[in-house]
Amino acid sequence: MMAMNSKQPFSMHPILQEPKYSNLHSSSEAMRRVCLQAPQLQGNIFGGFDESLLARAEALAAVDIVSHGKNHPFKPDVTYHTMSSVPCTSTSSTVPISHPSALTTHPHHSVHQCLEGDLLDHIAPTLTVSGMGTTDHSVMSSQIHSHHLGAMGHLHQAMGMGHPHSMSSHNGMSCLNDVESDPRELEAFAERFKQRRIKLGVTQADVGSALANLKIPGVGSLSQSTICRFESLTLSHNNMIALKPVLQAWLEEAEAAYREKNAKPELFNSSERKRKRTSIAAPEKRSLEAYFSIQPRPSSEKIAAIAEKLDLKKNVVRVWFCNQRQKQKRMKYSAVH
DNA sequence: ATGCATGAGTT
DNA sequence: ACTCATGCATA
Repeated sequence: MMAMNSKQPFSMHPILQEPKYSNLHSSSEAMRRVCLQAPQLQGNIFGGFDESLLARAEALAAVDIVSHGKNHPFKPDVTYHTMSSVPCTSTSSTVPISHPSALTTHPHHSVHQCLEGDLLDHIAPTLTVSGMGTTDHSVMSSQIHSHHLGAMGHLHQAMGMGHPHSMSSHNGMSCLNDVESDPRELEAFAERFKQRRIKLGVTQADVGSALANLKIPGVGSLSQSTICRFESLTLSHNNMIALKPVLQAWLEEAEAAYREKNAKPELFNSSERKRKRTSIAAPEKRSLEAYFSIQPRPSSEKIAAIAEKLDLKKNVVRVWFCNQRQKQKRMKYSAVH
């Protein structure tokens, strides 16, 4: 009776609060902020307000909108949102696998973003999102084994358990800090995995569910989404590395079971589903993308401004930016060998 | 396959 | 308020 609607972060109305704190984060965070803010400050001083930013973004977005005009029949978000926090526990009750560990703290790649800031005046040239992604992963990989081991702890146990016959051609020990895994190898594994999975006649969802049957400590089930993302390499490098041993373990077990015509991974029915997905209309999305190209990390105030301008809820905008940043960071091994 | 969202852990 | 790993809902 108490925790039914445990959280409702967003309100149904536009909100008007102004979190006016300019927190300086530490080290590189701070630096990044400074870099990012420089351009817009000028905007404030000379231009007059954030309006300049908004205007530029709009101009950018406008390039596309010609055919549509500015008409948005309805606002795509305001009404939805069912917020039912039904855990739908089938087997996925407990902890998933990884934990966050990972991670690293501060991306040192602020350079790019600063550059983007500078591009404010001639915007367009950098609409390519792939550039950052590639540079990113090198940073990430170094961070992976360089620090934080505490949280990674139980992840290691999972990783250690499941890989009987990996191709450890390292004659000696290969179980210490070998989180190095080349992008190349991961890519290859993902491909093999998918291939063999299909051969077994198992769906991505099946795999996700079956994972819980492996009884690997700390490893529960995963969703179809995650399996899909693993196969298509659209997860973070760390995430890929964490999941690989688990999926490898499943694959081996599944193939073994298959050979002896035994049981297959169990499947089960899914439970109720409720949540409604917000859909951001194309014009609004274009604007958001334009803003993002100028400022990937808008302040709370700016987010509010954008939200109001596009007639979207502030939280929707905030989440959109978060997701966008996450996308940019996704690994995309292209050719690092 | 992907868009929008939640939650745990950080900063 | 952010980052990350994940997931539900949906195209």
